[in-house]
Amino acid sequence: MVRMMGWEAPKLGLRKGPWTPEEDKLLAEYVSLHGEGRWSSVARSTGLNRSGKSCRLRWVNYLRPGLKRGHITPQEEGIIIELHALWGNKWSTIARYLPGRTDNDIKNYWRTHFKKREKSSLKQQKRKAQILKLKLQQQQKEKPDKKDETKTEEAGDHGKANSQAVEITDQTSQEMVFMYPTPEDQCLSQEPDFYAADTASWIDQYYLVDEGLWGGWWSLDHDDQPAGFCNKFAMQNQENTGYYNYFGGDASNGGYIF
DNA sequence: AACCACTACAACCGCTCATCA
DNA sequence: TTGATGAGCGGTTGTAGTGGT
Repeated sequence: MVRMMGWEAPKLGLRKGPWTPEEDKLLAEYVSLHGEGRWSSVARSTGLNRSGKSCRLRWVNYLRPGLKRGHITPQEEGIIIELHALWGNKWSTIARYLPGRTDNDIKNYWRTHFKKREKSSLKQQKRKAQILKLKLQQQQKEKPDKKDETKTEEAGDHGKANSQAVEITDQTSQEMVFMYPTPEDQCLSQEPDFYAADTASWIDQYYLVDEGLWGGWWSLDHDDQPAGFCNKFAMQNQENTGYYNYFGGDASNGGYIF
């Protein structure tokens, strides 16, 4: 006997809640005979006491042949991250590039894995900003001898740059909300560069480069990255993918690279 | 062993869009 | 042109399973 798991009472006699193996069998038989579509007639034809909507969902998310079960692989995760950056919550669009995965799978995965990071990364950004601010202050203190030499300069560009750096850092710490680990995080933590290495293979595999994939990558709120970081990252990808030329340019612009 | 927090997954709901009479 | 209907999509909710304390 199947528990009803707290689903609300069925309206108009239609069954709700978990599907039984018998129902699955009826639905699968119907689809094999008539093909996908005309979901509203499934109930009439098969005697299933389910709405057409429910039948479609069950087929698409569970019964359809070729569906993958089990955990999302790191490669698939890379695709999800990149495509979400491009298209946002267009789960069905993203799912088209992940054979065997449904929009529901991806939606669930994103929700459980990245929504929580959104919260924690905000804290992380504030912490980083704090550290950077302290470092800058320390650097300023450690240059008292140069202070006299550059007194006039300090009033000019250099001094401005330093104070601006602190100011921008404060601002971005409050405004930036990353939904997943940024490439900057990867660089700072010295962890293996998953993004640079793994994404290369799946780009080749799915031929998405022409869709501006790397443009999407660089549009991930990274326009505040230091030029050095961008160069490093672009060069890594040149080695791994050979697509450096595709970026078409100067990584030192600190942001969008097309 | 019991409790709690978290993740994975299944399924529903409301809304929008496309099609057709 | 418009209204009805079906299909699809994104958001949300609820339960089972699992691991940590």
